[in-house]
Amino acid sequence: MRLVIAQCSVDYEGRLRAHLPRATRLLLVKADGSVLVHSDGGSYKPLNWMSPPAVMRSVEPEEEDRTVGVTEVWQVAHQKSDDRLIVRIYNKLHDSSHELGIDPGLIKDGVEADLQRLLAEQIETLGAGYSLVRREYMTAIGPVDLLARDSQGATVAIELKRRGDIDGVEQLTRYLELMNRDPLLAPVRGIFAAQQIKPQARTLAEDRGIECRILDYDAMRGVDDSASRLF
Amino acid sequence: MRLVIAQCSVDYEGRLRAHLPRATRLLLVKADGSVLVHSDGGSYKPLNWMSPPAVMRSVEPEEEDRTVGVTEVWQVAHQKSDDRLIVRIYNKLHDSSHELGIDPGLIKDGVEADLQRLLAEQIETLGAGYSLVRREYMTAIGPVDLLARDSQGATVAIELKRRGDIDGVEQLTRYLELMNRDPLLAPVRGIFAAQQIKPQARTLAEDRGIECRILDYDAMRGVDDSASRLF
DNA sequence: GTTTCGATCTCGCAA
DNA sequence: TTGCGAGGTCGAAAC
Repeated sequence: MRLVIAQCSVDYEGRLRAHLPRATRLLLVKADGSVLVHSDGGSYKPLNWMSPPAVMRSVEPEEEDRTVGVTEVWQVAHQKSDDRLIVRIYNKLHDSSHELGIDPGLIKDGVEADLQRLLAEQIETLGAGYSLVRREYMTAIGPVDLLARDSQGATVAIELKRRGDIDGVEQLTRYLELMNRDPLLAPVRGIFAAQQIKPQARTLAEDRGIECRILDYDAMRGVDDSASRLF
Repeated sequence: MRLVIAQCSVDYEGRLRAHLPRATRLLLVKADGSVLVHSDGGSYKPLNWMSPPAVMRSVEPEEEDRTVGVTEVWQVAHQKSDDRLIVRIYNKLHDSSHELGIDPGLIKDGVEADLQRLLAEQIETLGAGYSLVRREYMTAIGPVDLLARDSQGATVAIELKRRGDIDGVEQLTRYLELMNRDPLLAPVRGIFAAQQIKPQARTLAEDRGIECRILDYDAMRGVDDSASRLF
């Protein structure tokens, strides 16, 4: 990994075109040839970048650039597409290289899969007498997150999201349409369950007779005793 | 901006929990208190991070950590939520700080908004006699990108994407369904226009009687004389 | 402020 | 390889 702090201007041409005027920034060159251009603010997204795999060539500036103070030009090219990034360097304030080795990677907890596991174990949160049929119930067009029966024995398809928006309602609608054609399952009701549901999604869901439910992940995790065993 | 290369382990707790085992990484601390943890590969997304605004405190390791070689602990806390990031540092290979100043920011060209503006100005690309009714035509479920009339005076709803996939077709279908219930507009045809259309999206669109059109952004930009004024 | 939607999205998984 | 869905999405524009 190479770290350079320098005054530079940057141009990207590929899926779009983008330009960064001259300013002091961090240039980060990774072992796979990818390049990140960071300013001293904003979030984790660089101002400009080149994805791996890429190759970086440092070349002499052309006459026109040299006369305005450019000392070095980086031509960064993507290996598979014709995306390219041109970095014009005026003056370098820092330049160092470091050996890092490969990374063991990140371990996560609390994503949709965890919500699904918890709700499957605590299916009665949806209503007294509910029982789980199975998780990831397979249909011709994809898996329904949870399939359950209510206290009357009627089939209920549950679509789970961390954040419920209109796409999730469409997805559940397709499943319900398909499942209601199956005489062994019909009639099937739908429940759209999420930690948060957007107003437009709620409107669309309720217009289609789909029940909306807000889930409290912390409360559900509190009930689950395996949470304390994670780390 | 502070750059540290160090052996470290990292724990995040907030909207989820995540853990990084001990390894050598780049730790980047920005002026706004945000912290990025990068390995020497992958794309621009850090392995772990804290978004601004945040505050970073360096503290002495506790007894338990010190005995396993931890020399320093960074406690990074978000200012508005209770997200926190704990970095345990074993040994530092590099540590430097740099003044960067504020960044003038990125100038972009070629995103969906540009496509929309160009197609609105060149609506006859879609067919002789087409005229624009308006951009961002509002409906109860959201705005239609472009509303036009064809040479016969019939209403045409246009959905614009840079890359056309199945979601865009679903979106246009919803608009068409709604607009065709409005006697002042009906009948409304649909056009799905994009720089690139995925085969599955094309099949679905044509199955629903929606016309597919590939847009040549470079050609459209060539017609537009404002393109030369961008940089 | 909040909400909505595009993104050079990135990332992971499964068919 | 490609497609699909999630994301600690990020970011900007509209309301």
